[in-house]
Amino acid sequence: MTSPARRLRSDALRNRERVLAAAEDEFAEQGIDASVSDIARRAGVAKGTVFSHFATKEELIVAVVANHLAELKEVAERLGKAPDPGAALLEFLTVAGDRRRQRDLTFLMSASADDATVTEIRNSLHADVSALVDRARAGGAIRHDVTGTDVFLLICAPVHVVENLPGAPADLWLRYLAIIFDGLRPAGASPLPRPAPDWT
Amino acid sequence: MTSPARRLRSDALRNRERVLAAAEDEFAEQGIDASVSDIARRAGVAKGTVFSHFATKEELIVAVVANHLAELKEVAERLGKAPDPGAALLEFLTVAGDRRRQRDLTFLMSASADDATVTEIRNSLHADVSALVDRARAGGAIRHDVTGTDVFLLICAPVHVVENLPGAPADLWLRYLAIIFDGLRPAGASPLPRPAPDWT
DNA sequence: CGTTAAAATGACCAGTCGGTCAAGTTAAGT
DNA sequence: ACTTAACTTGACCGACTGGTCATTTTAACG
Repeated sequence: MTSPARRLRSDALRNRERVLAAAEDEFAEQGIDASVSDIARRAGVAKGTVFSHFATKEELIVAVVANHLAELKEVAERLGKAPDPGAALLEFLTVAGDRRRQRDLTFLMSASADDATVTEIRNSLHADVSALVDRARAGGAIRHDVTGTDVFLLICAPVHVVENLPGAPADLWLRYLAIIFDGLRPAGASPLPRPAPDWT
Repeated sequence: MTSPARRLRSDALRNRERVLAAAEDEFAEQGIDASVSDIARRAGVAKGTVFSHFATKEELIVAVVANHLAELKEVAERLGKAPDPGAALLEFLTVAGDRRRQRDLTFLMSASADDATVTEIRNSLHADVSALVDRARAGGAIRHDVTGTDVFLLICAPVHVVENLPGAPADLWLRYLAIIFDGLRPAGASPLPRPAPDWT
């Protein structure tokens, strides 16, 4: 959870976390247009309380996104020490995809893309993912012309593919992760038509 | 363009098409929350005129989406007669991706997913894509365990991947189309963990 | 021309939004 | 128990939304 900047009174701290949790749920269900009033009701507080913790809706979004990215970063760090680098990368993509499936917050990410806090955590996660990719490449698990940035960009793709197919089983996205991961493997790789993008 | 239901007066027909074009641009730029007032201003008409052609905003969205899908269907039909089936499938994905890159209307698709007109055109496009995929599979260009529905779902993935990377060159998405298409090829294919979804 | 039905207009409506703030409530230190 | 600063509350504000409709404009036809 994001750290409250100063020492908070006990009720304030409790409400702050309730609001954050409610916001995460509400944004995931209603999209970026979820209203602050609804978030407040869900958290069991008045609207004014929400604005006393987060000055603007934008600030609330930033806090939710920062939480989300920080959780992913923990996973990436843990897997950086796993024995099989290829399996570690695939597991990271599996965990990240599953989080994304449970709560789609990508629209929040683009909404808060310019925020300094979010940028910092995102860069840090990017570095961890790049480390996973470098190890996997060195281990021969993925093709040599694929970079950490490539994989970072591809994280959400498998879930996105399945997002607008209402009747689908919850884990159908694993099928598309497998297809895309096959595209990352060395076997049968064809030359890529464009160079990998730099990060920042 | 979508056909006007009855015979329209000349100014009405002209304004109808202006509104449709303005709506497509405005939605692509502002997202689904683009206001009808803005669309009207962009089309050079009053707000009431928009609502005289499309009773609700929803109806306007449906018309834009239907246009978009119909254009894609023309491309798929044309490529159904191309000599090299593997190249034809790749070209369809290239054209579809490029359209998607120019105007992102996917959020409109999900907004109008339940509409009968949209459903009909979408099913029809799905059939054409499936035909392309079947020919490509028969020609050995793609793996045997990938279906038309798989490819239909994957259409927007390459562009989506790149969407939140602001500084990127416009055609970077071709890199991810190549990676994903490599995942569709027979060489180095690993077994897929989930069965392909049916298309209701 | 003149006539008329079709179409365009924009002020207007009710509802919702993000955000404010004076007044009331409460946790914490003594 | 008393005090006080921290915190919560919800009525309120201006801006904006999708949608309506009485009025005015205009294309089409004789």
